[in-house]
Amino acid sequence: MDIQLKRGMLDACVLAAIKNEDSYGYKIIKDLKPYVVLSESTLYTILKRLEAARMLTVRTAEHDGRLRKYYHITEAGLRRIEEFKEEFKEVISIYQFVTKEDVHHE
Amino acid sequence: MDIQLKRGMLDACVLAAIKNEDSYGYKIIKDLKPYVVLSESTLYTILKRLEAARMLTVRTAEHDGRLRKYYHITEAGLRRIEEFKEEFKEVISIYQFVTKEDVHHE
DNA sequence: ATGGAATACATCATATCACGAGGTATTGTG
DNA sequence: CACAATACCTCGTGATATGATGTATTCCAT
Repeated sequence: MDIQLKRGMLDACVLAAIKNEDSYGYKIIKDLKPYVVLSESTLYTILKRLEAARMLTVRTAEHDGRLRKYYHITEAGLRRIEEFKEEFKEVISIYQFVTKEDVHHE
Repeated sequence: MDIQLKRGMLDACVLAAIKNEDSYGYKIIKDLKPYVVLSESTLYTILKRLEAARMLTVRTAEHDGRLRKYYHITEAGLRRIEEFKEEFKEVISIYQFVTKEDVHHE
């Protein structure tokens, strides 16, 4: 998938991935894979960004002797998802413009 | 509208704007305004890019003593639009993932 | 007739961001 | 014992949308 087209959807994807249940980096990537492939470097960049924007909080926990950083969505994060849904209406309208069939002029 | 969300749609928008009829910069911006607002600097960047990718050709013509650069879509440009339509299916599937309601676990 | 809006083009510097390359460390498996 | 998988991280790069800025002409209201 075109990188540019992904942009603007990735933040919402990551937030959606932790919406129902706290999750951690490696799991988020696997959960998103069927819908959108993103590399680790991309994910960690996004997680940092979302944390800075206070759309999620982080908690470190041990699991089988390995550290995991669990991400939890905040109110702002949930609002971001709603915002995305609103904006997507515009995306649809743009799509309709692009796919609109020729009006034949004579 | 979020800048990031626009990305990846703009090229297709501009191509769609000249698909039915050759057009020029100023007119493209006005035609797209109801769907997506883009500045002149953005448009000219895109037009340059699309020209370099041979998705459109340029012809300069005089109109009321003023020069206009008319852009004409090529086969590659039309193909790009079709490609966009295909990719949009993935966009929809991502949207559905994001808006998917909670599956309540117990 | 004069000034400002509209038309029409263009360049440049900047900020955002996805990603590959590379790194560390542990656990599970053939 | 080596290699995949798990799990985290940083840095440099390239793509790109945009504001600021510039040039020049035409149209229109005062």
